[in-house]
Amino acid sequence: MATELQARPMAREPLSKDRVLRAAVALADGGSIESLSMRKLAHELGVVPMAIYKHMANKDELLDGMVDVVIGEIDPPLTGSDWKSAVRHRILSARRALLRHPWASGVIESRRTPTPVVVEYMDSMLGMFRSGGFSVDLTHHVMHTMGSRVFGFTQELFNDPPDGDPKTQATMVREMAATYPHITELLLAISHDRGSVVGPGCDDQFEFEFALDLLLDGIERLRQQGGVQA
Amino acid sequence: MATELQARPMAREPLSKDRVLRAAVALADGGSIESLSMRKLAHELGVVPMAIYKHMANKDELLDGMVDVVIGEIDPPLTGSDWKSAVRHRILSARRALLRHPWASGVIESRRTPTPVVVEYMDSMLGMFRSGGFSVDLTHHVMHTMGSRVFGFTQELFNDPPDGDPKTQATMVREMAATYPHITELLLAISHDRGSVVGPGCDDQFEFEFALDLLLDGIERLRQQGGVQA
DNA sequence: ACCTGAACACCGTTCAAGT
DNA sequence: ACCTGAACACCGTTCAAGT
Repeated sequence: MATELQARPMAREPLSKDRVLRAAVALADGGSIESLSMRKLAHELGVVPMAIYKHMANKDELLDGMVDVVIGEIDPPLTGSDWKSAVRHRILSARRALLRHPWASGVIESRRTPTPVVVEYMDSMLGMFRSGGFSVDLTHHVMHTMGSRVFGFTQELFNDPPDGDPKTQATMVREMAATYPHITELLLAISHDRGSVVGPGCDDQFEFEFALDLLLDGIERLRQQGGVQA
Repeated sequence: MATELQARPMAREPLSKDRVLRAAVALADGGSIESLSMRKLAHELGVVPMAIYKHMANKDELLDGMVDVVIGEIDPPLTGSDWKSAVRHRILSARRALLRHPWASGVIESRRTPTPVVVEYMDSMLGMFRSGGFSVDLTHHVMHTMGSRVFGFTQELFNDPPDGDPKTQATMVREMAATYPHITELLLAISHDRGSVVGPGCDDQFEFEFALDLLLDGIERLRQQGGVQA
């Protein structure tokens, strides 16, 4: 009987780097990044914490691998179109990947040195500008200007979920108007567009594309002028 | 004797919210944000960890307070100048504050709901656009476009400190050129400007202002056109 | 040789016991 | 009533003991 019970180690698929990564991504997708600990991940995989360290040197390597998974979901560059729409499509594809994995932007930010996968992504992004006729110098500045947008995100400074019933919200608005007149004015304008007292916040996709296009237009103008100094 | 020893509680200045905050900022300035723990902070102040909780509800409140200290160091808005230079000066002042406290950008990012001090800062920034002739709508989009730049920082995606002697660097460059042609090209161009094989990285201040001015120019253009739809 | 439980050195925070 | 040491519920990771 004891033999019977122990004779089924086939039941648990052997651990592998890939299986660890998939479980980690799923765990982070399901909760937040704070819910991802080596111990919980091990538990999820049905192994002892130390078993993970057979496939990952440490937690940093795990996080790097998770970033690589997300970067791997970004569409390859379009070919046969102008630089602007090619870059635009790629960045919006990156954004879709990031939205599927809300924890990813924070983890990307936190990495100190990029993985080869990330470096490859940036190299190909640089290549899109270069083959669009940008000088090396301008390409450099332009990448700095895009910042984290090349990965499909910008620092959303504060995501305040407004709650409470309409009545208390109305008095809150009145109080706020005295202290923060411009913010109140803006909040009311947004809400009016949506027909609610205090709306569900901004249309992030619209704002992302608004800023992206403003940048792309400005960048195209620089390209036509032939560089920075003009 | 024992009375003597215990009779000098005056020696240690009584704890206060302000003193806790100053110690926390100093501790974070000295090391990294990771070196800031409630326990270490208590040790630094010469008190038992729990003593801090008399003045701070928890660590989040501590971090909020630290952000407020940094925001408090930003110059008030210029008066009597056009919107563009007023905004530009304010943002560059914010940047100087952030550079004095390298941990601050990360902490600002991590906050879920802004403190009154932060909201006040954003309100006054909105006010600068409004009195510059921007519509409420355009002000809204423009703030999204600026993103974390209104606080004087952008996500520096990777700060790679290149090290090693020139010889190994030279072979590294050769290997890299095969895999990452565009990055290598760019690195060499930067290094050439500085007269080193692999330079000490980018001129962050230049890049920040380059992007800032590109944005401000694009934004001014929108303002002249009278809004988004034009 | 391999695997893993216990241990180490930390966290933020609660809570009850002592003064 | 006030203060605080011990304890709780976690971490990531090391290490030695057991098979």
